[in-house]
Amino acid sequence: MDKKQQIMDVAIELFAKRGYENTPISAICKHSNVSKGLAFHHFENKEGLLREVFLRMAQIIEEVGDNVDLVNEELSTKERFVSHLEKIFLSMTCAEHKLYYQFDFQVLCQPALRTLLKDLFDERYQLMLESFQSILNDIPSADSLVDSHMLIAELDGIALNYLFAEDEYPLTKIKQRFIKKHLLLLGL
Amino acid sequence: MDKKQQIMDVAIELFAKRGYENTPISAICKHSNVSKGLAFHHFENKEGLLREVFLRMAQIIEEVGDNVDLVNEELSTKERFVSHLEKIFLSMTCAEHKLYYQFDFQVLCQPALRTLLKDLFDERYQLMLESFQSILNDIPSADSLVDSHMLIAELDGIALNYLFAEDEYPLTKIKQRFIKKHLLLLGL
DNA sequence: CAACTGACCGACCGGTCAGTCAATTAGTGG
DNA sequence: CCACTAATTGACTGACCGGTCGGTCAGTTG
Repeated sequence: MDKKQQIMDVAIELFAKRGYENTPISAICKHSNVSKGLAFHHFENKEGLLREVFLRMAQIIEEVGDNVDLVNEELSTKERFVSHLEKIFLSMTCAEHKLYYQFDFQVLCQPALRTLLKDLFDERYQLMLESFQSILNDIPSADSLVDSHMLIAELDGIALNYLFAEDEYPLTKIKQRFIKKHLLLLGL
Repeated sequence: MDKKQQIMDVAIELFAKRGYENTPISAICKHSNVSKGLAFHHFENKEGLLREVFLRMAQIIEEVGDNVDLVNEELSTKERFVSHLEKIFLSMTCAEHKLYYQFDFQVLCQPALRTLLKDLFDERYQLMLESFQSILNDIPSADSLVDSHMLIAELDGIALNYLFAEDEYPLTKIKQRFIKKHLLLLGL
């Protein structure tokens, strides 16, 4: 029964559901059956908890991607591109991660929090950019840098709209049109 | 010197810069040289202020669009489509509105605030959807509903990345590739 | 002028929240 | 069984914040 882990698990959930500012430490403690003193024993302060929680969350999400990456040997550029996109769409639909992504956007859009975690965001964006560029570099008709920025932004937007739509969202159909559209643009 | 207006102007700015939860009424009062009593005289409570501020903001932003709409008579479908997209990209780059858009995303991604303003968001989304559909309906190769959802989402994502990127973002280049891509998809 | 209105003020209150700390308990090696 | 450390508790503090309230005053209206 690792209390620290317990605290973080509850924190992720409550931060995502209620928002960081609206989640008092006391609520996290209550839900994880832990005293407030212990929470501050394990984490320097609320911001420290946020940082650790955010790191853990990013780590959990990335595990999905890692499993798929193994297949990506010996494929054509087109196949690699499509599989990369499919992978991203897949990770969106993973129900248990929905909360995590919602929290991610929440932090992204809140100036105070964003600043706090800027380094982590920048690092992730850079990784994302490079992974797209490494594929698009093989395609002459692509503007590898601009198109990578564009792809990231568009996928962000689709995720955002999907995640926060309470009624069902035509994600699968959008995915198909989205991929088709990009293959056309790239002349594949 | 309309104090109520003054309060709202300051509120928009501070909400956008610091976030709603991190902006005490007292700070708004200080910046607009007004007593706390007056703020609560004009607005029922903090949520009431948020709602009015949000409405006003949406109204300011929409004014940009209205000016452009007049030109849209007698154009081909393709031209109407392109001009609609150009209009949206244009409104993004309007520097004075950057704060407003940032605040918009902030509210969108914060469950508590989002719920509070859900009706306003829904209404705006519906309008956006219809305006895209009305164009795409004229294009046989389009899946007017799905493509409209997709366009909105993608534009959201581009705006999001553009607005929160502190270094300069290749928005113009993205716009060009974006439009080109969609014309290809639609066979225009 | 007297009665009335409503914008406006700022002290104040109830409550909440992050963070502290002295005290208790559990665990561990000798 | 003891001594020492790490984990854990929850009462407590002080700052802050949303919201209230009694009251002032400039400007009507009759």
